Amino acid sequence: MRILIVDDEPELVEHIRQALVQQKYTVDTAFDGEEAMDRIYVDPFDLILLDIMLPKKDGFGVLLELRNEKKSTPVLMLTASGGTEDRIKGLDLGADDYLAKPFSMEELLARIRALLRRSNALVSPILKNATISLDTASREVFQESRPIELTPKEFSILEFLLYNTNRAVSRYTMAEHVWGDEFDPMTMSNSIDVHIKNLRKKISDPKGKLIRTVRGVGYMIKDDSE
Amino acid sequence: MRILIVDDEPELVEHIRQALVQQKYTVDTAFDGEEAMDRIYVDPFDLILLDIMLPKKDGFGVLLELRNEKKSTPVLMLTASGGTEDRIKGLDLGADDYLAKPFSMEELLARIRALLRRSNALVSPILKNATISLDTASREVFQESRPIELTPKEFSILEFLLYNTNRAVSRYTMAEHVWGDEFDPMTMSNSIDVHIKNLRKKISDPKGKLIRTVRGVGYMIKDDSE
DNA sequence: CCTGATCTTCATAATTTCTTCATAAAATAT
DNA sequence: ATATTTTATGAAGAAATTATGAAGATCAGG
Repeated sequence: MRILIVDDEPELVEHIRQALVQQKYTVDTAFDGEEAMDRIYVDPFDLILLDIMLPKKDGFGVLLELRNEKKSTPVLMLTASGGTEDRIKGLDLGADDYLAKPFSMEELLARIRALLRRSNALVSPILKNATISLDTASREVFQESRPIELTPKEFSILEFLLYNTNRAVSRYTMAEHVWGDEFDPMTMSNSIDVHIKNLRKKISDPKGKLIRTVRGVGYMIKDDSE
Repeated sequence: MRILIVDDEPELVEHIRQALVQQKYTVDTAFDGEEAMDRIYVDPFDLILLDIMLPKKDGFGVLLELRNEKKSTPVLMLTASGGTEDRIKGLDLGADDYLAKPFSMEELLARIRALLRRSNALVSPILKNATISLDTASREVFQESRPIELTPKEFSILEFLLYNTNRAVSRYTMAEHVWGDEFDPMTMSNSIDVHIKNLRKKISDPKGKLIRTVRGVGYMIKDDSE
């Protein structure tokens, strides 16, 4: 799950980022409205935290442009307290929820969960396949009753593949969602392939029956394992 | 949407029933494992809420029998809190998610929505012809339900031809779309023809009835296979 | 600042796919 | 009918893609 934080207060941003990273979200940040739009055009996000008062282009402007582009990414607006008008204006422009500063991190996390749930994101923590079940909440993976120990990257990759069951997922898309920010299509060598190799080893899938190779594209997990 | 609640606590069942009915789901109930199985054999459900501890036959038993019957109805297990083992056992037996008691109705509804959404398997564009269907998401091709293994180029060519059903497609146009960048009209020899030949072989189309040759132009797939 | 775990890079192997080319077959024109 | 053009085909070498082991880099926790 990839979240974009748009706010011009570095401390707050850092604070939020830490909390989100701890929850295993992939986090990107932007300090002003223009930077935010740049980000949004380039990368796919599952949720956007948007401050109203921003340099260059304010939150309303961002929201307006976003919705004009027909992007339906859920947006949670952050604003200085008071301002009922701001709130209404934001919701009118297509924000999905509103949170007044200062807010507790717990409150923020709850809202985020709610929004992600409401959108087509994962609600239910269990992703399954014939032989594997993956609990996104506890970050546990089981294969026929045996717990499988995965590293963070391996887990995220498996999660993404399971989430996209029956769809061939390109390495590029995978990287975007798993690596987020620090993913540079040019720089990255065959790291994904190596993780896939290690995953296959851990779940004893030597011939790639579970995690299939889709030549010319990437990888895929199918509903039926054979 | 028809949901079966299997639980032996009348109050809880009633509580859930009301919430579900309010959401416009059709609800049936069963108080023990045997009654549950009777119900399942007779009627089709879209989802089953299954308590683990039940009279006569427990939730695991129901689950086991259900899956042995090859029924893939999504099952949301309800468990007494704690019990990691129960949880794992349930998931192994084919439950799709679990929820520990006590739970909030909101949480339950969210999980139900998620499971129903997931079971309705996201539809992706499928290109079809009388005998061939091509799934662009999984990049699979079937001919009368037989899977056909295609290489990337073959897949792209077939995809393009199907996409342009009833139109004759020139080799040049095909090349532009399938090869994209690295397409150089000068350099390329009869590579396309060779791929077509191989395609015809794989889909057993020796006389080019499916993939027709349009002399002087290129190739074409027609709606009707005759 | 170490230490162990994790991640990335790199070189090379294994595999699959693509293109080329020579020739045959078929369709069309003369 | 024969020549000419276009398409079909088999096979082989070239090219591209993926798999893998191991070494080095990076990160997190003590």
